[in-house]
Amino acid sequence: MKPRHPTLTAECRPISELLARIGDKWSVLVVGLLGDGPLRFSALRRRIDGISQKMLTATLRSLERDGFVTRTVFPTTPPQVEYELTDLGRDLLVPVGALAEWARQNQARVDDARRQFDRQNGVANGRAQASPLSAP
Amino acid sequence: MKPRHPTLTAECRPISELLARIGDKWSVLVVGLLGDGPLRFSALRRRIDGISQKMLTATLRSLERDGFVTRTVFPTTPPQVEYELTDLGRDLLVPVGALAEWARQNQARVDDARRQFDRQNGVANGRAQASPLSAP
DNA sequence: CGGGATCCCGACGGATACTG
DNA sequence: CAGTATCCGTCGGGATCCCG
Repeated sequence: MKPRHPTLTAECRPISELLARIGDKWSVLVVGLLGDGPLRFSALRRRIDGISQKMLTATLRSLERDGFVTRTVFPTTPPQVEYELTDLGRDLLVPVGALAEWARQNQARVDDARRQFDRQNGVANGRAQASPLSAP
Repeated sequence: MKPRHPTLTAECRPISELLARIGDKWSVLVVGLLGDGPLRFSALRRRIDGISQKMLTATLRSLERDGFVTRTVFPTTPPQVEYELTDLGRDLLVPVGALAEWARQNQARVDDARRQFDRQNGVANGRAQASPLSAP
């Protein structure tokens, strides 16, 4: 079994690191929203239903740290803070958008496979029994 | 359960669900390795440095459940189990490969941005201070 | 050899409450 | 408005033992 693509393992480490950065619960959502243009903190908060202000802050800090987002403070009263994608962030949006498109077009296939798997094994819930993986 | 509102989610929810499935620590690595051809359990274990047998099992179960991987048992002694990508899995490899390629070409830009951010703020570690996000 | 069962810990992430 | 600080539950995931 010789790898026909010798660079595959070399390709997988960067992707793992990238997933460690933006593979969390909210980063991609935020980047996707900012893809339409700059938004203020509350605007993001309102658009992302279910996110806590703590996680939104942390997510934005992380994205800013990795150079995907800029943070601009307007010293008005009350203060305004605007977040905007950098060039790097907009670049990232391309492959992420492709993945999103794939997900949109193939989610039915994945769901079908999952239902079939769950039917063949006696699973009460929608979750693999002895598996700590996968999300609801 | 989390009540999702249809605000933004039309475009971004599929990608979030996909990330919830393959965005974990090992799934993409396994899929990437299987892209070269079927592999046995121990072969995967040996190739993925640092993975525990529990997580490899769980990852493979999850991938099998979602229809990305097939599991074939050969009733030999000792038993052999081979894992192979399905058509869906190979399809997934395309956008994931694109993302991996992006990560490979842009990791320097991300690292530079991160170092600059950490220098501007007084950060002792390589980690954002008040942020629970980002990886070691 | 492949993988199930358990124990355990630290990180992720939600819910307030407080500040400038 | 835009955070920061604190408490706390959940769960990903590593280590270990055991079984067909």
